Amino acid sequence: MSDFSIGEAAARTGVKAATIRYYEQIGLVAPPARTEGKQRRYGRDDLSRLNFIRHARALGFELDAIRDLLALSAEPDRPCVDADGIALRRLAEVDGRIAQLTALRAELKRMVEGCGHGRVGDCRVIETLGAPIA
Amino acid sequence: MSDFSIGEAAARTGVKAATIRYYEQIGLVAPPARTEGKQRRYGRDDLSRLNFIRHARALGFELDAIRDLLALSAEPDRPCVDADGIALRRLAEVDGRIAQLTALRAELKRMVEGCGHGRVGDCRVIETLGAPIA
DNA sequence: CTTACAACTTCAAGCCACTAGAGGTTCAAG
DNA sequence: CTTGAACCTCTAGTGGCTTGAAGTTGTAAG
Repeated sequence: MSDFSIGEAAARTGVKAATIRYYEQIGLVAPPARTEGKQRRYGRDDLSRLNFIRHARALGFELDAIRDLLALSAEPDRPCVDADGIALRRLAEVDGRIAQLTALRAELKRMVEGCGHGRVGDCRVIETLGAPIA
Repeated sequence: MSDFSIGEAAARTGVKAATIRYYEQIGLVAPPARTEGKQRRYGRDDLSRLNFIRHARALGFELDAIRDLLALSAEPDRPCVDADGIALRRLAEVDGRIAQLTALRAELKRMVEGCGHGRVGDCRVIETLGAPIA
């Protein structure tokens, strides 16, 4: 009844085998059952958990935040303020990062467009980098 | 004539003393002159180089790219296609990252807004993360 | 049943770009 | 001359994995 090798688990969740072992090592996922020959065998619940982790990682949550989210998801009757808070903090981070990157983008664009494709001596790219930061 | 301790260099360039030592260790900046007591002393050229590095780091260039840019800036007569190329690649990276973060942001926002602030069992945040990735 | 070989196992080290800390030395002001 | 801030070197730690070595297990074909 649905037990998967680490390779199958990797294929089904998109989390690489080596990464799954790493998650086990740091205690983010529980050690799974083993065969007689000591190979790992995963069940459906393990796959769900890995899928949750992968999804959260894709959204940029740190492993510690994911640990908290997983703990919360195990207590369905608690108010979801905490989960909400974690997500809100992440949203704020993402907003900040986008703003920062947008500013960088503008400066990079100015640099690149100012480049007349001539000699390095006249290059706006090099020149801009050499200038003190505003 | 204008030689600075590592602390002064740090203050004037915005690169921390420990980071300057690290840059020296990995060969990104040359070992500076030393006092009799073996303390580092930096000249104006060293400060320029550090300033260049700091500016480039602020724009998100990797140290290897900065190494290349520094090498290019030392040859003013070469065509600046190479410098241009490095900057263009970085611009493309930034564009990609912004796009990715914008998509993440949308999903995070949907998650957070869908949260009725009730119990974890009904929480959109937890639920969304548990769902398979689209 | 044997063989081949892909997939598994553990453990250690490497990646990036720093940062922090321990324990000792030098510089500059008073 | 004394004080103490700033310097020195060296090692180890950060996050989130990835890679590699060297050995073991699982499984399908013959």
